[in-house]
Amino acid sequence: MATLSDVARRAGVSPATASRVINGSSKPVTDELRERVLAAVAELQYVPNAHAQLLARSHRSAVGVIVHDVSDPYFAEITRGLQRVATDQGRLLMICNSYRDPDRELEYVELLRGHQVAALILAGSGYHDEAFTRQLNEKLTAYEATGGRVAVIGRHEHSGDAVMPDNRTGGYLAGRELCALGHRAIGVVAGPRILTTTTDRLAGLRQALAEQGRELPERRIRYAEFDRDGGAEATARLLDADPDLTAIVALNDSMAIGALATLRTRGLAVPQQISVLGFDDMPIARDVTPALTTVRLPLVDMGVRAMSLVLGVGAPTPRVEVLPAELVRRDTAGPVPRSTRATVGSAPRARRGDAAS
Amino acid sequence: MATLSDVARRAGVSPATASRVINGSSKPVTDELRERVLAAVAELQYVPNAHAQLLARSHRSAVGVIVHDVSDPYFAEITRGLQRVATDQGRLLMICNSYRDPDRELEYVELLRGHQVAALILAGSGYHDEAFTRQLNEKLTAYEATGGRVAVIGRHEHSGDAVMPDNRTGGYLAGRELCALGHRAIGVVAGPRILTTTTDRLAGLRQALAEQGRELPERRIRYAEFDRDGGAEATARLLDADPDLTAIVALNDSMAIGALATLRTRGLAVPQQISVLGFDDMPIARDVTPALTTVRLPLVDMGVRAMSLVLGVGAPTPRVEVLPAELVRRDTAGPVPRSTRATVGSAPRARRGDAAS
DNA sequence: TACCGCAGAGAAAGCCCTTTCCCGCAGGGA
DNA sequence: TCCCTGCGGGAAAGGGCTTTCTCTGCGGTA
Repeated sequence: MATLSDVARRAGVSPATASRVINGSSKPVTDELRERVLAAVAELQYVPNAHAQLLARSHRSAVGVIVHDVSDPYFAEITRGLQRVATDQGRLLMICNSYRDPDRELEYVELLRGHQVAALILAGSGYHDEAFTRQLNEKLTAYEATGGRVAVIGRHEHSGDAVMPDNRTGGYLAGRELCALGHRAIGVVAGPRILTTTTDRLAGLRQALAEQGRELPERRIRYAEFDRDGGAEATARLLDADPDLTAIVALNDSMAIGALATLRTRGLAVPQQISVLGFDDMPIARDVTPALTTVRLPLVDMGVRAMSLVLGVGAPTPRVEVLPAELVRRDTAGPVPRSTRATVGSAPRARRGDAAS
Repeated sequence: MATLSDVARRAGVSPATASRVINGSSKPVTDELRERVLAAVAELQYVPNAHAQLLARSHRSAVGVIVHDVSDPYFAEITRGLQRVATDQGRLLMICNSYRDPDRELEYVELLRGHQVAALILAGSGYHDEAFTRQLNEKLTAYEATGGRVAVIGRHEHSGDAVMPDNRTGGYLAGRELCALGHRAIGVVAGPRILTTTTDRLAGLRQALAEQGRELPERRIRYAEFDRDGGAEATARLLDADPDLTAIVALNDSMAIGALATLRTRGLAVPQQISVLGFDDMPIARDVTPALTTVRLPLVDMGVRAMSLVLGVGAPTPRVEVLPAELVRRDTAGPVPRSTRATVGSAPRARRGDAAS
């Protein structure tokens, strides 16, 4: 691999001059030498060793990002926002997938620190796990102590800059919509209960029901992986236990799509027999049939904000930006079916199989 | 930021010893010193500078990957395969999105070379662009000359290791299926014509039609972006020009989903009035309604193979692995509608609007 | 003519680590 | 007693680059 001194030797100049030409330094170099250096670079196909450069330079430029999985549309959208700002500022992004494994998350913080990133963005749900949270905070604090900037997306027990989707209000909107449509037997297909995202969305849902003097019993909730298959499976379990459900809230769109698949398999018409609500409004939501009624989160914008926070000037007080959730009405949520409405308040009548409620 | 010598000083040992302890060197260190070093590391929250390590060590470990867009399901699946093997081997992946921009692709080759990756994987379609291809090959050759390994996924005019999805046969299978179902008025929603993926799939399609003594005129093809919106738009244009189409082949699943959206908007029933075929079999294909009939490519496996090639021992002759395509019959392709079948061979009768054919 | 200042180039000091080489010492064999 | 061996540790040489500092030679001023 050709090095800078190879280039310098070939051009008949010192490494210092070669470096200046290659990096467009402000120090003037005569045109003749410049030409010679450039020629040598081309001939040798020279590419500077990025690690040596990073070592020699003082300022760090790359930004580290930890997401659960970039190929999950939720994070893909956020990442798009992050990228947009980063590219504008000429920053390189290092993106790591934690696959929702706390240990891996911790490791990646170290790794990125080791790679001398200028800033760190945690773009995943927080965990209800004190030991983990403490460890994470220790590492982040240590990192910040050395001048690193940190921002989190979502609720973490971290006391720095943060952008927070309003999950709770989102859950509330979903609940209110379903109540307005007359649903009473509402099942929830939830993500892992250890995630703050799950619990926040649930809390909002509960609040909406509470306003109607009702509650959401645990038996109407099934926790599963936050993906399509998790949603399909949780929906099946929910239906097995409680065939009289008239609505299902999935705590993200991937799960909602899984739910739709299960309902299709079981021959339940959406929304005529049963309504489905998603969450996030990922791009595919409008393309499933029927198109998914869901709660929109400004995902791209969340990424934009987080990156801006971290690359902007540091504020003395940590900044927390809450981004609003919004209900998007499409075709999967409808009024409660007539047959069921008639039985509201009386003993539930099983539509098929045994009622387990 | 704490450095190794900080640790060494605090532990009262030399940097050499500290390094040995931290890296688990084979050289023995007494337990006492080991303890002291470890304690110092913990107290200082020391993390080795990855760039310094890479500079000091001789062997390069990371692998560079250039894809069009990780968040596109096609590449997400391939990446999953790449990751699997890389993780097994303890390799770090650097993934770059070129967004189908040849210049960016070239830049990323340089960038990754600068980052001293041990190998490079190009996981996107090739381009029909001689100037670009030449430049790319120059860069790759230069890289290989310095000991780097290269593998491409898809057809590139690069003479090294490659894994090739059998796009042509895939196109052929799609065409044959449609012919078997009696379709004659077949429209194609194609990706950018500059991509080899597009032309290969088209070629297969043409071959299938040719076997029936028919051909695929250019006016039945619309080229657009290889994504959902491209598919939607191309389908609209196709339908405007030729309302009598009984089948549409989309050259990837994202476009097929866009096509489905347009057809839904126009009130055309799939597959009763018009059939749709996709390509790739990305995960979402089974979740749209009706479920997408498509040509499956072993995407994950393609990633696995490519990474194995590049991390395995170098073979004297470049290895090319062709991975087979396979038709997956679901619900979007059906027999030609009766009304249309009756008019085959005679002057086409417009079903709605003006026939432009 | 003597001196100053400055432009343009090079020498060399890091940046932080790994690893080879070397040294001192203790134990064992002759 | 002397020498050799082997072990645990440190000194120091890179690895490839940037950047400060230093030097040379030239044109311009007093």
